Amino acid sequence: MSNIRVRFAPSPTGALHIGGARTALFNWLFARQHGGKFILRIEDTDFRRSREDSTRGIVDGLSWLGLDWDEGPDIGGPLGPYRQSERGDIYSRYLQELLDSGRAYYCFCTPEELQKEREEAAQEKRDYKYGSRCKALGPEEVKEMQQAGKPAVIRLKVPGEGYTVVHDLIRGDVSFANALFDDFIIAKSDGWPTYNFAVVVDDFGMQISHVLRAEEHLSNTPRQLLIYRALGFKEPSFAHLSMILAPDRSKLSKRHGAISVQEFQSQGYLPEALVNYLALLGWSTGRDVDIWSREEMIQEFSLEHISKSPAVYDLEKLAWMNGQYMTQLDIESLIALLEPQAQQRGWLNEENSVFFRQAVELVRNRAKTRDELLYALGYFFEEVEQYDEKGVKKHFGQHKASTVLSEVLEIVSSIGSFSAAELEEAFRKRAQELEVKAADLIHPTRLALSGRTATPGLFELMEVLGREKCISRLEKALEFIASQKGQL
RNA sequence: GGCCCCUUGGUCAAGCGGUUAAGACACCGCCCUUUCACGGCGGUAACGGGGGUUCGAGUCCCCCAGGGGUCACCA
Repeated sequence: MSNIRVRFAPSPTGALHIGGARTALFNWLFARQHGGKFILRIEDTDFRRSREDSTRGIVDGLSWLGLDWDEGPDIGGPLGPYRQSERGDIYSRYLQELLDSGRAYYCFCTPEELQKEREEAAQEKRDYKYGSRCKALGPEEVKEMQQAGKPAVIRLKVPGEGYTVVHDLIRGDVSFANALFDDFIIAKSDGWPTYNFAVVVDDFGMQISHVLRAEEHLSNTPRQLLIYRALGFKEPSFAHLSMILAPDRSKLSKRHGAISVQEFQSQGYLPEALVNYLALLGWSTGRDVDIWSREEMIQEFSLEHISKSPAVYDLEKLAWMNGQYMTQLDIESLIALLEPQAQQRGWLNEENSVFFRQAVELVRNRAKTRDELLYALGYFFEEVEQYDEKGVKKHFGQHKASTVLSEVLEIVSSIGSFSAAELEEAFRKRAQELEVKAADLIHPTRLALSGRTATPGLFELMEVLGREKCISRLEKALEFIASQKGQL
């Protein structure tokens, strides 16, 4: 295929959510695979709801995901402007053309009148269709009403019979009876076009070859096709992607928790992981692979392998995937990922970067997300304020606990080299002398040093923590046990 | 409600007339191990229902059911 041009055309009325992100991703993959252009267009003709910070959020989100565009509002391009609010003249021209050729007409019916008709129809359980009353208005009448300052919308004349069929690349031919449509509005009374009209004019004007968008637009497509034909525009190819659903199978919304790209970003997910996960939501090759590099995705992307059924997203799998990417990360990048929070918590400063790094190395492979990693790092930087409840019962509860910890304290204070290997040797030797298992020393010590029952290998942990912290924490644990006497 | 789309394990999904119906996440065992992870091995679990077509149907057709989308001077 040549001259592939695709677009992502969000309306800036909210954050970039994962459904939109996936649509953008598929468009991007398609463009990159074919050496085509990926265009960003902002559909901001709803002036009441459009917000500038939403545009910024979307742009930032796409950038963070690494989905770069070739033409767009920020970088321009040969077929701009790329913001609908700046394309008023273009729409007006085509609107006028339709009016002149008699394919569209002014309608002076008020929203209130129409609303009333709709309600009546609903009462009588009839389907409502606009009755085309204003189609019969002669030029004189139109002029009169306009001069009287009556607001008007513009409607397209829709053929009452026949079918409009959408040739969808994913779903095949989908046909709609024209009788279903009324003469729908293509320009609002403020002069701005409605979505369906603006999209057609823009997709044509920007020479879009393939419209890849969410399934919710499928039922809009025949209306758009009608506009293409009225305007004599060449039609692009269409492909409608199935929706991403929340775990309860309903449409994604805020109540489902994290659904915006920004939220994933602020929770410390890796963009590569999100992209990989999103790519596999609705697309798959027959290949038995879950981790895909961008290059591989671009290479193998194919519309034929896009699934028709909606996909329920699964945070667990995203987390797993994030873990896969986190393990692959080099230590510098990992530290960079942690840095903002770590500094904010006072865990990382100019003096302790070596210590910080050692701690990260130690815990890194037991966390799937940044937040888990932060949690795993806690006791390296914060004093132990409380001990895991179950751990206390199990390891501090036994009557030997204080004896054991005293023994450990003795080792820790007297050992020559404070290294993992030496510590382990000393522990095992002492265990043997005491005729207990090494584990009987290890578990209480772990709890004393970290407050937790799950940590990296104890001896490595001790080495990184250092003698001083080990001693003070052991002493603190001994005090704790003493204070709990009788209750344990 | 009308119209449109969809329907393989809990989730993502392979399958495109003949398979013991892949694989991944999750879950459950076992191994490794000082704990937790990682890793390794194994396991539980699916073709929505009913009719056809065919020697043979998850795969093709029809009906039903369920889910989703859409019916604005929103996009």
